[in-house]
Amino acid sequence: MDAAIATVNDVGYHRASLAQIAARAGIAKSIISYHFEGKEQLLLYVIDEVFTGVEKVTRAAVAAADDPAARLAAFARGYLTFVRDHREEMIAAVEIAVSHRDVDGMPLYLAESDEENALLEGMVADGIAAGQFRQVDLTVARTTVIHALDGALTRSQIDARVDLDAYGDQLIPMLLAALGYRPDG
Amino acid sequence: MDAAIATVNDVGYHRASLAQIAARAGIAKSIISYHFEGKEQLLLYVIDEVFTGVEKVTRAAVAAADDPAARLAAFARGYLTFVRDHREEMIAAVEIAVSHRDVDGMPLYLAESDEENALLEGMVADGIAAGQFRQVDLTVARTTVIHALDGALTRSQIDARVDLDAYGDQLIPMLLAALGYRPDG
Amino acid sequence: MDAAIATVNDVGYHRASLAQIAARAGIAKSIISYHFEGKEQLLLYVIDEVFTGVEKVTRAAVAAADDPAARLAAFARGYLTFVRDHREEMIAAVEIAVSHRDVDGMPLYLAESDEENALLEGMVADGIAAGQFRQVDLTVARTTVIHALDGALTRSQIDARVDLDAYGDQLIPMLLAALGYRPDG
Amino acid sequence: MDAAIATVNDVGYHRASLAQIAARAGIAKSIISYHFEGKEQLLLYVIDEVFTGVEKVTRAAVAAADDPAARLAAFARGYLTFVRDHREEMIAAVEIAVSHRDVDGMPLYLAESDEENALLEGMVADGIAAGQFRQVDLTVARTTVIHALDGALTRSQIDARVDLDAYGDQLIPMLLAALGYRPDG
DNA sequence: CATGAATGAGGGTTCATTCAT
DNA sequence: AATGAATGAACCCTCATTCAT
Repeated sequence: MDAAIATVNDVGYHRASLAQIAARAGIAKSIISYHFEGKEQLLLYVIDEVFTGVEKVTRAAVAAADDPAARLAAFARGYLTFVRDHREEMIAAVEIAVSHRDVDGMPLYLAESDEENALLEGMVADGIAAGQFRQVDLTVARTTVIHALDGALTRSQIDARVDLDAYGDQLIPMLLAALGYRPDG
Repeated sequence: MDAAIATVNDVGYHRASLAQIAARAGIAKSIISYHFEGKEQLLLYVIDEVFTGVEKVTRAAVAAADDPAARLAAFARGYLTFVRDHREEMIAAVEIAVSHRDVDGMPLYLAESDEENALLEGMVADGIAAGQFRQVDLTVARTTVIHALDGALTRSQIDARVDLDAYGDQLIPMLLAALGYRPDG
Repeated sequence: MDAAIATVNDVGYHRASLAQIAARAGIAKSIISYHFEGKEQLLLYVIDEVFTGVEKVTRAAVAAADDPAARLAAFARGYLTFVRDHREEMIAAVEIAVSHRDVDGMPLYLAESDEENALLEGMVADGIAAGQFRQVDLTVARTTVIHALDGALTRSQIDARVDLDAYGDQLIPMLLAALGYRPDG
Repeated sequence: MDAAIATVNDVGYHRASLAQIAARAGIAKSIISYHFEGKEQLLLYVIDEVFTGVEKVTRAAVAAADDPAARLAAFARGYLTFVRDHREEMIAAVEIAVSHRDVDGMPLYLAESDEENALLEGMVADGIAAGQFRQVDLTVARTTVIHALDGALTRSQIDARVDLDAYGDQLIPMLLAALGYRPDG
């Protein structure tokens, strides 16, 4: 529901009540409980939709690249492109992921995506094996890349006019350099 | 209030009601409304306390370093040390910063600290001027450093046994390398 | 509607929503509102159907008996036989009768059946006139007989395996004795 | 809460919402959730209170009687006296007991009181052993006595002016006679 | 200074009913 | 005839805050 995304971005996860969402969509709030299992499911559905999208884009980008460094660059570029093209959705999804807690109080964003982790660590490990990267800790590298990319989203959130392509032109070389990559062999 | 920090970390910002906090502190919840302006002020006070602490530590570390690259490394090390020594407080403060919205719906974490930005950008700019760093975009560099450090906090949150000193040993060289720093001239 | 009876018995009058009834019947809930005036009418229809059935059976049994005491025994036996053969329907009907309130808040089960009362009081009065029964209060006698029979339904509800024929073998002599009847003159 | 009893009697269990109860009590509905665990607990508390009262009265009456038949008569008289003196409470308690279902859909009134059953069956069994009563089925006898007494409550509910003492004068000899008791040895 | 009873607004959800298809 | 999407009222409950004690 677009209204859910807009509402979450406007007033935040905690104040995104069914009443607010419904009002923004111009419908009765009971519809939400009717079409979804409840508020929870609606927001989790938003997350799922968005994160599936970003995963698809990044995987496709990675698959089209030749060597580990190029794959990492493609991953980052794909991520930033997705953020550029689906800014609102991404902001909402991250807001939800960061704010949502399951019944045990476990934050959603701490439940990491194993696939994404494996993809990233695999690229780094391959790069190290191929001599493109330094001998870095895989967990630290993976965490840093993800958070650095998240920084781009935050920038875009602070200032909607930020050019994410240009941001990538700056960030991607930094990430590669961080891993010890030398462009000119 | 320590109880507030524990409660926020346990159940999250959203569910951290005055009743829960007061119960954990063993007091009546009306005391909180009595001593603080309200729930809002209590949580903002927690943030302020913690972020003032991290700022003091990082500033002191930076002041003791000689050249820009060393200052940047000292900043990161100071930050990670503070996280190591005040893990619970930091987690709660970030949870609050991420979840809290002011009356206009503006998230607190988007209200950046100008001083911290200036400090970081200054170090990077100095490093570039001194030939220690490449010609990188100051905003991208600053954002990336902060988010990379935040990644360490997230790691520590996922797994409390993570060795943040070792994490820094890995991360700090990455950050310097990202900026084009060459340890051996 | 059989589904309505099953639902009422399963979850009770209060929770027997149209959604539940329709789901159990495998139809859309809007059909119920379409074919009946509403939920209210559906349940009242169930009551009417069942209570008409019990009335028919008891009247027929009474008509076939010769003297007042035999008629009272036949009434009780007919009632218990009906409960035995239509246990689910009776339980649902009583549940509805007990739970339903009209718009004024008047419970349905307090709206006594004048015909049943007249039938029972007539039998008792005839028995007194014929010297079969003691000089008992007609209202007390009638009320007690009905409630004693309802006790059998409750028993059957608590334990579905209860033998209602055997229950009648015990109860009917008690009822006659209560009225002062002496089997052997 | 007296308002809860009044409301249940007025509009029935199902329509006795917190809003109605609070309105009748002249308080905010949130108080109820504050003082009690919830609506459920409030109503169960009413039941408990009332049924504890009736149990105390009947037990005391029974204890003061000499032989089994006198004990049974005392039980019935005690019950009817309690109904006379706490008519509203009893009506509400029975309404709740009959209408309430636990989470499994189990009606509350089917969860019989083992103590009351044992008390009643004990009196009947003693009476049989002492030769005061016929050889009747204990379960049928017990169930019939209870339901016959409940009939008095129903009568009183239909017509508030009913004289329950006179009702008892009629009913108690019936009950004893039903069990085969002969007053004049 | 501390308390707990009380409040009223707002939360998500359920429900019988309506209506265009 | 049958449907499912949509509704709005009512449901119970949670909450931050107030206030007399």
